[in-house]
Amino acid sequence: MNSKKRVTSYDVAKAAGVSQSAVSRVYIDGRSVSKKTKSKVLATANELGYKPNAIARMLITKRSGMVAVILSSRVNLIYPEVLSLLNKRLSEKNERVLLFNLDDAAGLDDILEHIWTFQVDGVIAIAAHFDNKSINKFKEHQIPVVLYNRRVSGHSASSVCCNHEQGIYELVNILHDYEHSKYLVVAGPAESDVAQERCELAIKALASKGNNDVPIQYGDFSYDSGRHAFSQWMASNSAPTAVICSNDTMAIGVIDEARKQFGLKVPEDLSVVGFDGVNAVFWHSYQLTTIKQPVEQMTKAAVDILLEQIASPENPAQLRVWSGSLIEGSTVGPAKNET
Amino acid sequence: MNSKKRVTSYDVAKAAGVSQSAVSRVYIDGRSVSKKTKSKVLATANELGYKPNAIARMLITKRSGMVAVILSSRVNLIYPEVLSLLNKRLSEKNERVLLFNLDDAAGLDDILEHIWTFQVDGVIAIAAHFDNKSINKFKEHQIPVVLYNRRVSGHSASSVCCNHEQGIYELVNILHDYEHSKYLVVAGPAESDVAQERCELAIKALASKGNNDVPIQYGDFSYDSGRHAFSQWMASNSAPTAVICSNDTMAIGVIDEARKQFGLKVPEDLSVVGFDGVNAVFWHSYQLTTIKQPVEQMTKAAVDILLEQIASPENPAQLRVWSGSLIEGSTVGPAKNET
DNA sequence: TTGTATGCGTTATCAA
DNA sequence: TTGATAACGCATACAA
Repeated sequence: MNSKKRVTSYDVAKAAGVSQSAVSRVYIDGRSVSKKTKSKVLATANELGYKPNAIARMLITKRSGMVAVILSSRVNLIYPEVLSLLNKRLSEKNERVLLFNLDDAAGLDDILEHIWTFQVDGVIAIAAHFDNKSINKFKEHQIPVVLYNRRVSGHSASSVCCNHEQGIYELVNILHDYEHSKYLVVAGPAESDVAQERCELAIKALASKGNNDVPIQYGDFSYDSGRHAFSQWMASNSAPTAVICSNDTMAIGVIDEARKQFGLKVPEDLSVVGFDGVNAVFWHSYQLTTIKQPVEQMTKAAVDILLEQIASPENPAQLRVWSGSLIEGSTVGPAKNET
Repeated sequence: MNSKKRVTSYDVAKAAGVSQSAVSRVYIDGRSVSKKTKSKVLATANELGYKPNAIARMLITKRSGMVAVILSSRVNLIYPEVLSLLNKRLSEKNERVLLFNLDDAAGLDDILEHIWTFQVDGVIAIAAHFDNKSINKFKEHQIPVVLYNRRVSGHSASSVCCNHEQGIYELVNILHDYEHSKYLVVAGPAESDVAQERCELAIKALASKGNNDVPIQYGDFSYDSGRHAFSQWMASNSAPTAVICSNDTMAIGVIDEARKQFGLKVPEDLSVVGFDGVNAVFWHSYQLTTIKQPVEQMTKAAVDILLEQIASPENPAQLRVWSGSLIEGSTVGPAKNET
C-alpha cells in the first residue's frame, strides 16, 4: 500500500504536457486558456484526482475563503438558528464558516489575535460585546466586520440589528392598553449587552407610561432562571400583573412557575411577554406573545454587507435595522386589578 | 494613513538583528533557542505586532489546525448543543471548527471534495449518512474521521454513538409493564439514518413483546410534524394508548395535539415517550419521559478519538457506545384498556 | 494563448 | 545554538 502523495498542479501539468501555470489558469475564471488545453487539463486532473490546494491559494491571493463567526457562549436559543442560516448563506457565496467561541475563559482580544492569523476574509460577531478599541483593530488589520444585534458608537462598524426599542415599546403599549400597572421585568445576564439593552428599554418604555420604579429580577436567559426569577420575586412580594422578559425562554419559565407554584392563570391572572420569537413560543402550552426577530432578513443582510465590504473595503460602514414583528400569542390580557 | 503591510518573520528578524529562522524557532516548542535571543525576538515581535501566519504554516506543516464539522441540516434540536460542545472542546485542544452544511442541495461527495482542499486535520460528521465508499475516500486522503451517532458496517471508521437499542428497549419495557397494547410510532424523516434506526428498533422492541403490525406515522423531527402525525392517525383510526416518538420535539407536538384537539390527558389517556433529552423535556408543561443522550461524554470522546487518530493515523478505528439515561418524566402511565 | 520565473510566509534540513 | 537555503503548492507578471 503505497501512501499516496498529494496530487499537485505540477503533476497534472506533466501528465497533460502543459506548463504548471496553464493548469493554474484553468481553475481561475476569466484567464485566457484555449478550449483545447482546458479540456485536456481538466481530463487529466480528473483522472489523477487533482483539486487545487486551498491553503496554497490562500497564501498567495490573501483571501482565505473563510469567514470567522464569533459566537458568544451566552446561550440564547435563537443563536443556533442564526448560525445555521449564516452558514448556509455563506456557503452559497462560497465562503466557509470558521467558528470562534467567545466564552469567559478567552477574552475577545485573544480571539481576535487568533483570527488575524487565519487571514479570514471577514468576521461576523453574533451578539458579542465590542467597543471602539476592538473595532479599530479590525481597521488596522483591514478585515471587514459585521456585528449582529450589536452596534458600536459612532457608526464605526457595520451592524445588522433588530430594533429592540420598537419591539419592546410595542409590547409595553399592549400591556398598558390593558391597564396593567404592577410590572416585573425579568432581565438577562448582566454581561450580555443585548440583555442590558432590552432591560433598559423596558424600564424606559414603562416609565414613559408613568410606571416608575419597576422591579427587576435577573436571570441568565435560561428556562430555569426564568422560573427562579419569578419565585424569587414572589418570595417577598405580591404578584405583579404583567411580566416583561428579556427573552422567550425565560418567559416560558415564568409562565410555568406562575402556573405550577402559584396557581396563577395566564393571561387571566398574569400577563407575560418575551422576545425573540423562537420556535417554542408557538407551542400550544405557551403561545407566548412576543416579538420575532427577522432572522432570515438579518442573516441575509449580514452576509451581503460583509461580502460587499470584502469586495470594496473603502465602502463606509452600514447600519441596517429591522423592526421585529409582533407575535400575538395568548399570554396577554386585561390587568386584574384588586378592588 | 499608510496602509500597513503585514508584519512577517523577516521584519522581526531584521529589527531584532537575528535570522528569520531564529524567529521561526521561537514560536515552536522544543526548538533550540537561547533564552537571550528568545526574549529579544519576543520583545521586538510584540513591538511590531507580529503573529506567525497560520496559512503559511499550514502549507509547510500540512496541518491546518482546523477540523471540519459536517452538520446535517435535518434540524434535530439536540445538534446545536452538540456543535457548541464540540467547538468548545476542540478550541481547548487548539483546533478550529470549519463548518460544512450537508443539505439536500450539495451532496456528500461535493462536500468531501471541498473538505480535502482545506487540508483539515480531521473530520467529525454529525448524524450524517456515510457508506463505506465515502469512508474509503477518507482513507485515500489519509484524513481521520469520527462519526457522531452513525456507524458504518465493518468498523472501518471510528464512531461515537448513543445506544439507541438499549434506550428504546428501556422505554418499550416501561410501556409494556404498564400493559399497553395499542401503540403508535411517530418516526423521523426517511432520509435520516438516525430516524430510521430508531423507528426500526421501536418496531423490533414492540414485536419482542408480542406487539406486531404497529402503525407508523412519519414526521420530520419538528414540533408541527409531531402534531400532524398524530392528527393524521386520529383522522381514520381510534386512539392509541401509547405513542413512541423518534425525538423529543415531535413527542411534545404529539402531547399538545392530543390535549388540544382530542381532549386526551397525558398520561391518563395517552402515554408518550421521546428520545434525546433536550432541554424542553424538563419544562413543566411536558415533563416528557425520554432517553437522554450523554452529549458531554460523547462530544468529549469524539474529540479525543479524533486527536488520537491525527497523532497516530495507523491506530485502528474505534467504536464507543454509551447507554442513554432514562429521564422519568410524567408522560407515561398505565394503559387505559377499554372494557 | 502559452511558458518561465518569481513570490507568498512559513517550517525543515543541513552545515557551520 | 545559529544562519543559509530549500521546500510547501499555488498565482501572477512578463516575455515569447
